[in-house]
Amino acid sequence: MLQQTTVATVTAYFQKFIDIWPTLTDLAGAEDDKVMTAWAGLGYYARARNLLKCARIVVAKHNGEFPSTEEKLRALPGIGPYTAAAIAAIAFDRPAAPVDGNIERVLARLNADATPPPALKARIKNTNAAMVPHARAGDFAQAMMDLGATICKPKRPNCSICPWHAPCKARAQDIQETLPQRAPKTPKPQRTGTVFWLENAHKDVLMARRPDKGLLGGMLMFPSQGWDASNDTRLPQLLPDGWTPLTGEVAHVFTHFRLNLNLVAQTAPRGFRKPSGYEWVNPRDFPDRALPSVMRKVATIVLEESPKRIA
DNA sequence: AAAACGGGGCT
DNA sequence: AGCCCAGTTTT
Repeated sequence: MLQQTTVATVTAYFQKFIDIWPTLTDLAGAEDDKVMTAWAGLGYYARARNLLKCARIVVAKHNGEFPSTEEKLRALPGIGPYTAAAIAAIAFDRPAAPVDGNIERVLARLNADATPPPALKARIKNTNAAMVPHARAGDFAQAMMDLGATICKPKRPNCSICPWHAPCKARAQDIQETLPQRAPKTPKPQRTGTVFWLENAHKDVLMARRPDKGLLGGMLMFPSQGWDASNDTRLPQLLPDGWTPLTGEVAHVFTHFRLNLNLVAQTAPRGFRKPSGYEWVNPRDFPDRALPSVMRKVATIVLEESPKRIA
């Protein structure tokens, strides 16, 4: 959960997961959709699918116990170099050297290492490995992560209270804020699309399940067109007429593009039958379904604009 | 090596 | 309006 996501954002999700699935076996036995629903809003949905796959593999092939070596951990879905080293060090007290964003920043500054990414990661890994103590490697890793999170911050690091004030080469040259070097940011293209809000007589709304792979994989969406070429739905072709535009729009920012969505709505005409691959979902159930944030934004706008639609 | 992959908290 | 987050997988 914490991969590329702040503790502040994760905490509530972590608690919810632990409440619903207290043990690894519980999680391994969960339905896919229940896990996606619990993950909804956290983003990077491949993590949720990988977490579930991982739990099932550990239960089925490792007797329900996580392996303790980096190599075997690394082989599990969703566990990359960082997580494998972090589990080995923190859970099994192995002398592993995880490198997250915090540790990369702390050590790049400590050594005034101006290597640009992605080569920096490998250099820091070596630097870190040479520093890892034989005992309590997990505490060492967590101490460095906390140092990075609370003192050696990306902006305005609080060098005056830093325990590594004296040996820090970046501070000595007053270049700490320039390190680590960052990849040049690429501009985000703007995409535009249309969302089709179709209600039936029960005020249920037509939704579709996205394929497991790719953007918002495994999540529910309203039929839409124009912004996600590989996953355009068939609804607008099936029902080309009768759509009423709404005044509200939805703006959303993804990792690699910005999205503006226009909204249109209608009540399903007499004789309309739900095509295969779609399902009717009542808005009162939205909180308990796997809607990603962008689709929750859509629902909020439509329901606010048309109060009568609320069941 | 580079791109894909979300969303929110904080400045 | 950016920056960045306890990165991994796919291309």
